[in-house]
Amino acid sequence: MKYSKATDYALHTMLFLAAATPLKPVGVQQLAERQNVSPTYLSKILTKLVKAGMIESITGVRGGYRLRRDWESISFLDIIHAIEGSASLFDCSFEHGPECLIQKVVLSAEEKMEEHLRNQKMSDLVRDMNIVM
Amino acid sequence: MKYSKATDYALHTMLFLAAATPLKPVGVQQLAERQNVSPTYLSKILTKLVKAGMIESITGVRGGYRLRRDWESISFLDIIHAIEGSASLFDCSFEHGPECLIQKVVLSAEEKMEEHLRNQKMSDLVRDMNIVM
DNA sequence: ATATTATAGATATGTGAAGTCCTTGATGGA
DNA sequence: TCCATCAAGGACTTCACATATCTATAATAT
Repeated sequence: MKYSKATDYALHTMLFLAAATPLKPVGVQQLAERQNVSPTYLSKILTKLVKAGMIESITGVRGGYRLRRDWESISFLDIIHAIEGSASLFDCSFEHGPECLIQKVVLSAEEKMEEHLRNQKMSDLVRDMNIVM
Repeated sequence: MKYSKATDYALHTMLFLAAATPLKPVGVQQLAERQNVSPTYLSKILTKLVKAGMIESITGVRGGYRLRRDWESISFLDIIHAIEGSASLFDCSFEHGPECLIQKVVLSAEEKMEEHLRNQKMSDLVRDMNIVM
């Protein structure tokens, strides 16, 4: 079980945008070079963040991606859910009574993880940052 | 990101063995039928639990699988690690300084989840159980 | 107008999960 | 001693999904 590379790219891009440029849009070309990934692919990933309302895209010359005004409240969990989806990480496939004890345990463990990811905002990280990305 | 079905099968099998039969070995045929999975496939999964030292297998007539003596200390995390491996669920693929802040956040979130899974023993569940598996 | 830039559809390619089949080897009972 | 029963394990198939790439389209600043 692993988080996808797409999530990795999304998190790093968000952190870069937050740290470097709250103002001007940054082209996908530049973002992709930094992370050694193809621009087209990164673009598909960032489009998900656009649709989730975290960043906005500006088409045309001098365009690119930019954080939205309310970016300071964006958490790790928000970004991860935008890329990976929000399905829980365990589904009991066995048919027994109304509830599965195993499922309950695993889901409550997952909730602990999500709580931590929900409390960590991108903006917290920018504050501590000396090494960029 | 999801836990595999194999993990689901392993957890349910362990719970069943713990609840039903601390004594006599149970054949994979019977275990597989309960979970609606092929015996050969389940066998491969259970072999991992054998190698991890959680259960033992008895070959030959009247054989099967049985919990080991110290089964009461086995946690959810033990079982999950035996099946999924122990690799962390996030690897930063970007080359920057000595440590990645994003990685640190995700790994500490993972640690919260693992802590919960480590504290939950199979034997705790058996105690609360009225619906079997 | 033109160069630049994001969006989106179609299309590989690779990897791992999930499952099957068959052979080997161990063991209790007749 | 032989046989029926059982787990172990290697080889293989199938399928879904992640990870891309390529191309066409649409928007926009200069």
